[in-house]
Amino acid sequence: MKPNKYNNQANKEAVNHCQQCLMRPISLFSDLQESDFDLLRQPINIIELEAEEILYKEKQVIRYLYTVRSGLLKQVRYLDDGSYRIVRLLRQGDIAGIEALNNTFYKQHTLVLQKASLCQIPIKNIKALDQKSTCLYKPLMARWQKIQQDADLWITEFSVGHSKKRMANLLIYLAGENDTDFFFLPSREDIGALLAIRTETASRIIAEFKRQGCLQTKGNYAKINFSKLKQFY
Amino acid sequence: MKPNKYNNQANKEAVNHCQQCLMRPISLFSDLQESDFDLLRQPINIIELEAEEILYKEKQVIRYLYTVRSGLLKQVRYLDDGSYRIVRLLRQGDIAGIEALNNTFYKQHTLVLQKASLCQIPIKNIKALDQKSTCLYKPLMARWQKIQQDADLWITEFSVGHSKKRMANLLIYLAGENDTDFFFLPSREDIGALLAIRTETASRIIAEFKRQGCLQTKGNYAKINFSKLKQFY
DNA sequence: CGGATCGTTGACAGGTATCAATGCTGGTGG
DNA sequence: CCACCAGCATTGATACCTGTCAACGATCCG
Repeated sequence: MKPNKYNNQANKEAVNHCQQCLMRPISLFSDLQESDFDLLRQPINIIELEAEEILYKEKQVIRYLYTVRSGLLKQVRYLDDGSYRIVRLLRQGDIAGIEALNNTFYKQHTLVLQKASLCQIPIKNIKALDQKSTCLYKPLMARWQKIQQDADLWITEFSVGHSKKRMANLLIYLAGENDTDFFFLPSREDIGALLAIRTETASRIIAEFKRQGCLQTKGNYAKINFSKLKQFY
Repeated sequence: MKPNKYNNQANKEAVNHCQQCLMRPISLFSDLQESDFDLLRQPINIIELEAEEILYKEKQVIRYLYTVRSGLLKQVRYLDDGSYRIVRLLRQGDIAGIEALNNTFYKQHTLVLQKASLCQIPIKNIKALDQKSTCLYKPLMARWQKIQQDADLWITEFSVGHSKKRMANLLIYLAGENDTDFFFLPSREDIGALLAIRTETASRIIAEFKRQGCLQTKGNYAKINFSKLKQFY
């Protein structure tokens, strides 16, 4: 998958920009020293992907690791019957392809849900850094742990109990900190894949939440009424 | 939680034994150099826990990290309604308390399912090693990745679809590589907590599998008939 | 021999999947 | 500009599955 089509004007300048980047505090490079930046030989591009685009596929050779600057991505696993389950969502600060350091191939399919901007970091850079410096150690460990915690959340909040409760949990998760704003609401099919329910069931619950005034939608975006949602929570 | 009651005859000798330990290739210490072993100042005990015993609780201060030598442990999260869900199983080679390097407190409750033997590694040792050497880096990264992969498995195999299919997946998982041997079969309640179903449902399915000849039980142990189980798989 | 705990089974209610039809919306091409 | 189409969302009817409540059996232990 060559990213020719993407916003590919990366250059030496782009690399240096990492030092001043607004994302840096929440990026993998938070602990880099000035000298470490010299190890970033390959250009680090910023790529923009539209909804539905594939970032990478499972078993594809790992060339890049990505930091999510904005947008929303899903990591999916396909089931025997051809359907799929979303096993993880990636948001600002999350990393796609973190398995790069241990593996040659990506472990999940990763696709864009909501128009996303990502830092595309060549795996060569990461490996060079990793061999010469310990600056990636802490940030990586923190990411891994977040992955574990998110997984626990998934298993307990999105996979157990009545589907209305799961949906309420998901909406609150999607709303994030600012639960008064509109947030991206995935398609019914994706919601089904998130919560392990059918699209029809997802649709029914969304519809009921709207009737009850817990939820307001505008295209692919939604806003929750937190206090009214509590009855299902 | 002081481990006085446990097999606590650890001593300098026990530490040195790590170098020759049969578990070492699959332990965190696989990459240690001879000199690194000098950093293991605190004694490393081997502890034996019976079923139902608590290894540690969530939010407890982290003092030790554990490598599973044998047996089976569960990591659980309690839900609002007082019930619990098992989010992870730990088997030989797995680590309990891997969050030790990033955190002061344990993140999950961890309990013994099947009588277990564990290496109890003082967190001081780990931190000393971690500061002076990079020998823990690779093994830790590999563990984290296994955790992620197991989580994906959990989400896709144990949380989606009909409960018979989930049960079949679980039995195959529990059987491990040697699917012709008897393996530990958790209580119906724990199976319920593994698969997000009620104990009664778990019981019914187990009973049906037995009637169909897919499954044979002997106390807390079971053996599967792989080919007959496939119809549900 | 109780008593406690766990597993099994039954009856029934409620929830979700399934199948099918219809509405809605955004994009395309005439 | 509008008609049409494709894809997604919604809704209904029904069957199936699982949860719930309850009773009973099995096993272990004091």
